[in-house]
Amino acid sequence: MAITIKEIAQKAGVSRGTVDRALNGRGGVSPEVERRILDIANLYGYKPNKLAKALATKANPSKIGLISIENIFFDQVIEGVIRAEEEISDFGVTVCRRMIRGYDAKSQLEAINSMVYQEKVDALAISPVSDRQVIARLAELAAEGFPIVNVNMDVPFSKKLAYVGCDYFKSGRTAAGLMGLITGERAQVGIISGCGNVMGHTQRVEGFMSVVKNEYPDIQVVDIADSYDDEQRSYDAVEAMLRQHPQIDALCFTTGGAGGGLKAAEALRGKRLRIVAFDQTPITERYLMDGLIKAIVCQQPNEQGYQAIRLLFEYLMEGERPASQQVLTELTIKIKQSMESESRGGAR
Amino acid sequence: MAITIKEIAQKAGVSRGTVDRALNGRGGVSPEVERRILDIANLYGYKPNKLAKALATKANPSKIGLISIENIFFDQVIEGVIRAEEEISDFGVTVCRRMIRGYDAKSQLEAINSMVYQEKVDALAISPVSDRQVIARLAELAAEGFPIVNVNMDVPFSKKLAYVGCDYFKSGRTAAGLMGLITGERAQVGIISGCGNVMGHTQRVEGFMSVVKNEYPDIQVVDIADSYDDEQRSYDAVEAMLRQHPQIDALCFTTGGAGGGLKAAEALRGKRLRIVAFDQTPITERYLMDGLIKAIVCQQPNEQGYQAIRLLFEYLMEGERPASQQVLTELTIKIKQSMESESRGGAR
DNA sequence: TTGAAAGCGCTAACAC
DNA sequence: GTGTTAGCGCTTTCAA
Repeated sequence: MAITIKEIAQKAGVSRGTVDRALNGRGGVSPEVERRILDIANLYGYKPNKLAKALATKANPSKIGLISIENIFFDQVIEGVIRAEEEISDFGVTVCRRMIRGYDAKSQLEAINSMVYQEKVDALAISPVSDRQVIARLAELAAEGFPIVNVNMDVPFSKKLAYVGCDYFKSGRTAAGLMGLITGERAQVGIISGCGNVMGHTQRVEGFMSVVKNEYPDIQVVDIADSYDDEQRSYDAVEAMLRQHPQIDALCFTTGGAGGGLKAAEALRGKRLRIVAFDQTPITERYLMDGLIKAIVCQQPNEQGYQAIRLLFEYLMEGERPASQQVLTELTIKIKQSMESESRGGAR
Repeated sequence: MAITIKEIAQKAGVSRGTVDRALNGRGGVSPEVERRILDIANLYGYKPNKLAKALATKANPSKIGLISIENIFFDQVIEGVIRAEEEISDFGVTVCRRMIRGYDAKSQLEAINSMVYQEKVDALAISPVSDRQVIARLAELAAEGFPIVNVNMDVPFSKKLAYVGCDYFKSGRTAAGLMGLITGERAQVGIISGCGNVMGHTQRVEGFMSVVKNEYPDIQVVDIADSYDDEQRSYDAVEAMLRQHPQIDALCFTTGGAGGGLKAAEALRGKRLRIVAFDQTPITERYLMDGLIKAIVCQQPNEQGYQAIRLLFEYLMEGERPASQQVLTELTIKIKQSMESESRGGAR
């Protein structure tokens, strides 16, 4: 059993109230006494009891804000957030969610301010776009000590609590590795990229190229097109690419939202193309089961949402910053058979 | 805010103690008063506060027993167990762990009894071998209402709380799917199976065969050998197999512990063989990075350990049985690039 | 600057 | 049968 405030108070020869003040930096404790208390707490590895704390602070419970993007991929992030919500609701901590349509900086700025000033949240989880003003605002808040976690999308500012998401560069490398495996390391590849102002998509392409360049002399990346995460534009991009480069026999889609592009690929070439894609969405899932896509490199959006909220919760409850500012979720690869849902059952 | 015991007591004109007795069916309450209390509780939708409950019962805390196998794979299960332990320690619940060398029924029986009678645990998580006596003992305990969760390995008895582990049949199917992808659906395959009395390994082989049979007319499974999860025997098995069937150009190892077999494969044929294996262990990891193994089908041992303990914890705290008796962890595929640890970093 | 004490919601031991 | 009371570990208010 861990040491309690009461025990520390005894050992230090002071009252519980004083220990509480010292431990939580509420001020009003003489430096000398504070030192003594902190030393004892440290020595015995004091960890506050979350339960007791939650019970005691039930009067003014904490609130976490979440600002995310409105689309099928982020729905999975939200699922994880909700899972975390259920776990922490017992502690009186609530989550206020806000979904934003598209990757719009203005709306994000508005949402941030609304969260802070209207909803008066105590912490923020956000999937920020790479926008100068958004970054500046987040940096400012973080500098004031406001806890912020970036989920799934990352932007640079030093005082953030953490980034929870995947390693996009590595996911690009993984896609290239898969491409090597399924093509016998010989292919003419076309890449269909996602949205320009989403940093992750760019990094995926870079990761992909790094492997092709260094490890697969017989794989050429013939063309790279941008789909702008739009149905029609991705259809057109793929159609144009395949017409212009008839030698292309493999495709890599760096975004899970390019249903149009996949449709074009199927229409023009059918299953002769070897296709690798990213992210499990209803679209990629369908084409994987269908056999058009051979493999998908997935992040774990559900886990990301869950971890982001948990991290903020731990911070609010115990004041503990995560061990690393980069909390990377594992990459997982899916193929048809690993996606199938039916089980033959095991022991009863 | 939900209604509390105190408030119910006021409304019913009785003491908190009486309400507690009535609500928890501890007896010693007159039927008439009990009715009144229950009605009020119902009317106002009383829900007990978990935190307060846990705090109050901290005096006689619960204890969960864990019986697992002593090897590198199960170390990962233990990691997850420890993660869960940390989370539930606030609730005063502890975990008593016991690792057993090998798949020995006798030792498992002893451990079970020791846990129940000496350690007096309130619940048990176990990775049971497929042994008649072990199953009988577990079934007996479960029938008495003792909560039992099977972790990673499953055996049949009806009253278990749950099995937490992967779908072995499906993992076999996934390995076959991978084999199809990396061989262009044309190969002569040898299978090196694991331990006979581990049900999962058998199911993996069956899953593998089911895909080959139905989907890959040009893949033949030439031979199946047993490695008994032993270094030397697996070396010998592979050596014999490759000598006897020179046409074999692909291998599937259904166990992550067969380092000897992999060594033999490398010695005799080098990287010309296309190899698929199961489970991330230091051995499979090394050979994957090395290029001998092309892909690994992983379960999530860490998650399995975590979930098993969480499930028992929830049951002990709230009396809630899991929604399904089969809690299946997702399969993940690893290739060289997705295993690499270095990141090029993203936003700071 | 420090201490004392009253709760948060629940359980359990003991008294009536 | 039922009421009373003392905690569980922490926060917070009010005195000193």
